Amino acid sequence: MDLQVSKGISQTIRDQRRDRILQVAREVFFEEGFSAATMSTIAARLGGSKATLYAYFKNKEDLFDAIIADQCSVIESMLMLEAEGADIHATLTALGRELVTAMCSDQAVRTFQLIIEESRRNPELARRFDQAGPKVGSERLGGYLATCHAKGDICAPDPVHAAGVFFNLMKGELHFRRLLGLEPEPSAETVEKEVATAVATFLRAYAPR
Amino acid sequence: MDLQVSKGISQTIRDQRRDRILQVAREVFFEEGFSAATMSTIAARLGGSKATLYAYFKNKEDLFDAIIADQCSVIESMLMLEAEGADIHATLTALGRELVTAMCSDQAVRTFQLIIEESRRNPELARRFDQAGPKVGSERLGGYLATCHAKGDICAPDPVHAAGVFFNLMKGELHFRRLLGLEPEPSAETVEKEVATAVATFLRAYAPR
Amino acid sequence: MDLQVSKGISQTIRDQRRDRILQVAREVFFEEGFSAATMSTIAARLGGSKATLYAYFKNKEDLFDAIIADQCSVIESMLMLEAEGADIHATLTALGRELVTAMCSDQAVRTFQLIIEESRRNPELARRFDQAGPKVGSERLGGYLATCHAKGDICAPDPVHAAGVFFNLMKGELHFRRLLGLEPEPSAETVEKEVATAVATFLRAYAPR
Amino acid sequence: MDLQVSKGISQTIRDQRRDRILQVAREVFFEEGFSAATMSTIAARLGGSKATLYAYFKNKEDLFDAIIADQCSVIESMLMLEAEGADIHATLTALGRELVTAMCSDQAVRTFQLIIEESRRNPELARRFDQAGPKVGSERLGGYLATCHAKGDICAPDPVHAAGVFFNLMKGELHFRRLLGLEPEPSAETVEKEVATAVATFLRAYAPR
DNA sequence: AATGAATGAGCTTTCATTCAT
DNA sequence: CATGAATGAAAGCTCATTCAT
Repeated sequence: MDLQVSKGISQTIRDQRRDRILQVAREVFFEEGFSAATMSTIAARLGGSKATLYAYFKNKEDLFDAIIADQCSVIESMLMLEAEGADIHATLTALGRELVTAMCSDQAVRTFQLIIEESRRNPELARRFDQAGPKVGSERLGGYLATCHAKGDICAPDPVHAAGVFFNLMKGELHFRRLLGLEPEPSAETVEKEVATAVATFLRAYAPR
Repeated sequence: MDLQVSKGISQTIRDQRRDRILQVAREVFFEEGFSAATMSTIAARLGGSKATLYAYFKNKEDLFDAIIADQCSVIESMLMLEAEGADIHATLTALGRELVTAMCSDQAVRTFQLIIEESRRNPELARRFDQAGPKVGSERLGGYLATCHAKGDICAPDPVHAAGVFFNLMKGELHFRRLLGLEPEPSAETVEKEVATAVATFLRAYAPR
Repeated sequence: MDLQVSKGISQTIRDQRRDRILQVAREVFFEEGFSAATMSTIAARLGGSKATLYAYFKNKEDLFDAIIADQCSVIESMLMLEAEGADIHATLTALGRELVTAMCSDQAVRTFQLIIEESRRNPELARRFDQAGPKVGSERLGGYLATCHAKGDICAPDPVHAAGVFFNLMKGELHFRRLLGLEPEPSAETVEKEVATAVATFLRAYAPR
Repeated sequence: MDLQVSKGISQTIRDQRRDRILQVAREVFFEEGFSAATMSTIAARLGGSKATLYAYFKNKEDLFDAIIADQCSVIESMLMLEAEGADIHATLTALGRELVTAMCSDQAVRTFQLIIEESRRNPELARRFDQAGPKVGSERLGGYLATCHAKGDICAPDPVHAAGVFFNLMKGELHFRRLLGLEPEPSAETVEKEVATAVATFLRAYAPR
């Protein structure tokens, strides 16, 4: 137990160095994409030598994978929303706001783009992201929608599916356009407006009969 | 008149060769992505020399752009749907079917992926696609929804926005998952089911009050 | 005789074309240098095809050689000066003016530069130029200086050598600097000044004792 | 102090390698000229890989420039002549001998040829050489000639100009012919003869009146 | 453990040159 | 004859990766 604690808090020097590599490499991969990024660039930015990189990661692919895994956790944590409050409209709006902000953030969008770029070479990447992010999110929101359904606030006999629709409505075309690089990171106001319309649409679609 | 037709049909040798290059290059780019694909591979698959490639396209980037431009036309033509029929439900279902089939086809999905991979280096690609495809589609569908609104079949005071929501509902999470490489091309039945649910949701959301 | 005249005046179509090639190729070689110039550039500027070039000249080297041979004739004709007039000072000044103007002209300098660039690969080029230009010039001027020596205007027991010194004094450092690309084509005034000093120096060096 | 010396003498491995590259590259450039020389040839002759070359020099141009800069220093040091001795005739003869030997050496001539070949693409090369070599030489000799003028040994009111004439007389046509590749490196006797005549001519031209 | 140095393989691009028409 | 098309060969340059220290 002692060991576990010290392991969790203080890192070995090796771990610290590894983290620093991941951090710098993420910057470079985000800026340049997988193919265009080079190990030289990363090493240079790190102030170390390429050989050191290879002491921590078997090859470029592995380094990239580790970064994407990291990013998946980050995005996952962004989506760890608690559905609270008595008012369903307010609750869904709050959720939607978080969701859109997270999914359309530069960080998340860039991660998706990189996964897409590499999905051919390594389909595992996307699968890992899927397991961590959307699936959990859908189930969690599904739970909330189930209680709403039970209370009669909405009519959603298949609450998990409804959760999927909610996600999709929130993202709207904006998310796709973000992926294509057609839009900049949306402002808070833009998010608010999009979410408002999307929540309204959702509630009309799942209004109790 | 005969001449015009024959001009349209029979091409000069140069045009034939150019088309063959585009075809082969598209295959290679689709298989490997822009960065990983090499001019050597394309030339080898073509049975010609690299120098010939460069006689037809200034450089790799240009060749790629030409292919994407081509693909945009193809996708655009897929979306050239005529909204017909008296029954709004049937019409929207037909439209949705075409839409989902087109957007989730391997061809379209791979094109999106490639645009996304290259969007950093060449934002023009995505912009061109946007102008050609979604914009036209939204406006066209918007027109149809406007008449439905006028007839009182639905309540959509902003029909173009409603068209965007329709597009989005049809694509659903499936399209995103396709982009990530998480799903294979959907079967006709899958499409049918997705569309049915989505149309139902849409009509509920935009039901006349 | 008739034949010679018609040969001199009207050329066969082939000869005309050949001349046009030489002319265009000279421009390109002058602008780019031998290595950097390409047969494509020449063909394009000519408005013809590369294959045509090869119908007239066996290869790039041959084409280049033909041009240099041409240029040697041009420079040679520039140096075909007649030494006339009673006053040795005026005569030498006139000769010097012509000489400097010719040798420092862009055309001549560029020719020298090209010969120098190619002298390794083809020492014949320089030899041909030497035979045609300087040798003849020196001998001719030597003749004039011999008469001056005989008249007692100067003391030059070896008039051909004195002619070499004259040439050299005229060119001065300017010519070398021109070859290195350090100076632009000299203005008429600059030439005049240089020649004046050089003639004075020459006459002092070869003054009758 | 010991350390400084050893620092000056023993080089780091990197410096040694760099010097070896410069040495081999110089050979290749001297043999083939800038354009015709290839990085592959240099690497092969070095026994290393092309990538190593590029680890030391950004590109072919840079490598070439470094070599020319080196050569300029060498030539400059050849021209660092001290004008000494009471007898002007002997002093100028000694200077002339050094000057002609240096300027007509294979090394110097080849350097000039290379600078000429590249002067179009990189006029900086020639300018750098000019600053380092001739300018310094002229001023230095000019100083000596000024004292001679003061002493009445010669009449040279503009001693720097006279220095230019001296340089020019020494080089004579020989140097130009060397540049064109028409003459081999002159033997000591040839140099002696040329210098003797040139010094005589110079002293006659600048004899005190 | 960290690094400076090295490299094999391969990439994009170009060019002199040749045929079939 | 003139040309459009094609190409083998090679050039400059880069990169992921490894090793000796």
